[in-house]
Amino acid sequence: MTELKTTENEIEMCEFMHAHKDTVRLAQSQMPNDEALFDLAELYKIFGDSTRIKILYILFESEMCVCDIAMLVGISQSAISHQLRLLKQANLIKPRRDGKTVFYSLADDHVRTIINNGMEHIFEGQPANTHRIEPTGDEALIKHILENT
Amino acid sequence: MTELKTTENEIEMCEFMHAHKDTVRLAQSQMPNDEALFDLAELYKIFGDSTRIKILYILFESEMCVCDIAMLVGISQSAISHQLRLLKQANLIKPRRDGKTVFYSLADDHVRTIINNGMEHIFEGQPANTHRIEPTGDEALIKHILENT
DNA sequence: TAAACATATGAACAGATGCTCATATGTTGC
DNA sequence: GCAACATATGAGCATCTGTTCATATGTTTA
Repeated sequence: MTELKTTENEIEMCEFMHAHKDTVRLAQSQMPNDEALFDLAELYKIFGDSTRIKILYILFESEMCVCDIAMLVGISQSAISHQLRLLKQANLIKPRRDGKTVFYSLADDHVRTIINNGMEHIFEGQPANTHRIEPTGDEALIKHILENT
Repeated sequence: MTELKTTENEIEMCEFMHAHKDTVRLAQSQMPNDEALFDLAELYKIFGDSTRIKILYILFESEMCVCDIAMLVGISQSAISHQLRLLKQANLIKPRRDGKTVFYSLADDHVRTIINNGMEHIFEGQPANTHRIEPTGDEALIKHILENT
């Protein structure tokens, strides 16, 4: 930061402010406090992993038990359980125990809203539903699963 | 994953499916393809850092040059520049050069929508605007900045 | 062209993250 | 109680991430 000058108050800054005073003041006044900013980042960290995104998409349709989620996502029960814990801690999903089985479901509709907004950004300008799967090798897996249920 | 049985097809699964066939089929049919899921996770990774969240909030109000953003966020010009690159690559912000200075602004309104939805989730059930800053030590910094502009 | 300023970028490093493996906890039925 | 099943959790490890530092690139003005 050698280009910035240090004042007697140890505050580094540009040679001159490029923005207008009012803009800086406005930007500051509209800025949430640090705790809110931190919490928001923590929330989005949860969405920033494709395993967790898959889990949430699975729960879009219905509640589902841990074992079935693990199978649908295609990773180990342990890994899914770790991820479910993070999702639960973030208040994105909630558990319901029925005997030995624990069913997870979405905690509220914000999850849907948040994910749908993200998809809109990604598919901006493209025709709708481009992101749905076409028949792939997975179909065979699902067929197998259903036939062995 | 010792509790799961391996079939002749090497597909591991629960002893029995807990969900109904139709539910599994529906969950699968509504699942976006892997590329879309990956891209969505990548998008949210960008929002999953408080430095980048701060940058985006600053740009909510107006375009701003790199140097001013660095000052407002309170970290080095180099760190901000690295982060701006990530935000630009994710199509969340766009640059405009004016002489030596580069001004960044939000690329589209999805950024606002996405961040606002996240905040709603965090402040769910709480009175609105709880997340705005109250007067703090930062005020002195801003005052200093404005007086030296 | 040289000097000064504004921004960008590569290397390096500490800390965070997501998986696996082993094992613990909780529940049911015998 | 005990065996079997379903889920949760702690440790360990490889990989990823965000920052700093040094330096490169781009632009303006003398």
